[in-house]
Amino acid sequence: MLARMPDSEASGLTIGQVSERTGLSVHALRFYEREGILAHPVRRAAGGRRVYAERDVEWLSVCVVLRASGMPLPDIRAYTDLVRQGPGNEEQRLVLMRRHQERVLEQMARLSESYDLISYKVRLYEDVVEQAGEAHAC
Amino acid sequence: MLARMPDSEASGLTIGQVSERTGLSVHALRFYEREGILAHPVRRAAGGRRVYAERDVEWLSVCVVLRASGMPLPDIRAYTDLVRQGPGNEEQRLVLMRRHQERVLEQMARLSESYDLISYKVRLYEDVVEQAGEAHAC
DNA sequence: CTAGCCCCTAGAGGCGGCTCTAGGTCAACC
DNA sequence: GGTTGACCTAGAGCCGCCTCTAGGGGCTAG
Repeated sequence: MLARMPDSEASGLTIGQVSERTGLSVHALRFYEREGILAHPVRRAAGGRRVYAERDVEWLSVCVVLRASGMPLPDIRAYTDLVRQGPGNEEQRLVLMRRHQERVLEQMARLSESYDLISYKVRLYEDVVEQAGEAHAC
Repeated sequence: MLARMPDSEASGLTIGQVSERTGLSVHALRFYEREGILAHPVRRAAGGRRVYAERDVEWLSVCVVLRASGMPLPDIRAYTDLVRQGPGNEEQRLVLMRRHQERVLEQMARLSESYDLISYKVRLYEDVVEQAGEAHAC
C-alpha cells in the first residue's frame, strides 16, 4: 500500500519519490538519464527498476536550478560529464559556470529593463481606469 | 541600388528596414503578422509588398520587450487585439499587464536564487583552481 | 485471482517559436 | 535582356525540452 521500497533500504528511492522531491516528472527523469544528466549510473532493482540514492536527488536539484536559470541541456550534460570524471578538471567546470553566471546576469538585466516598461504600462492603465471610474461616478 | 522606398514616402518602411530596427527577422515579422500581432493592418505597395509605418515599429518594439520577458505569443496577441479595438478596454489590458508583471517578478526572484547557487559554485571552483595553482608552484 | 498501482523500454508526438524552402514577382542597374 | 536583390505566399521543417503511448512486468491488498 505504501510505495514499495527496494528491500526497505533507507536511501533507496524509487523514481516516483525522486520525482516528488525534485519536481521533475517521472518522464523527465528517465529522459535526463538517457541524456547523460546523472553524475553516477543509477542502480537497478529487480525488474529493472531504478534505485536512486540521496546524492542523485541532490545532483538533480542542482540541475533543476541550472535549468530554471536557462542553462541548456547540452551544457548541463557537459558539466555532468566533468563532475563524473572526478576531481582535476575544476578549471573547465569554472569556465562553464562563469559563462552561465554571465548569461544569468544578462537575463536579469534584460528582465529588469522589461519590467520598467511593463510597470510603466501598468501605471498608465491604472490611471486611465481610475479616471474612467470617476467619470462614471459623476 | 538603394533600398527601394515605396514612392519615397518618408514614413513608408520596407520589411527589411523594420527588421533592422526591431531586431526581428524578416521571417519573424511575417510570422507575427499572420499571428495577428500588429495593432493595425499593414498597407501594401505594388506587388503586394508590405509598407510599415513608424507606429508599427514602435508597436513591434513593445512586443519585442514583452517577448524578451517571456510573455507567450497568445498573450501578446490578446493584448494586441485589445489595443486594436481602441480605447475602452483598459481594464482588460491592465489585467494582462499585471499578470505579466507578476510573472516577471517571479522570474527575477527565481533567477536571483539561481544566481546565488551559481556564484557559490564559481567561488568554490575558483578556490580549488587557485590552490591547485599554488601546489604546482611548489 | 484479479484489480490497482508503480514501474519498465522504445519510440512517437506535441508545443512554442520561429526559420527555411520552393517557386515566383518586380524594379533597377549593366 | 540578363543578373541582382529585396520582396511575396504557402507550407514544411527545426530546435529545445519534454510528454505521452503502446505494450508489458510484477508486487500487494482485498
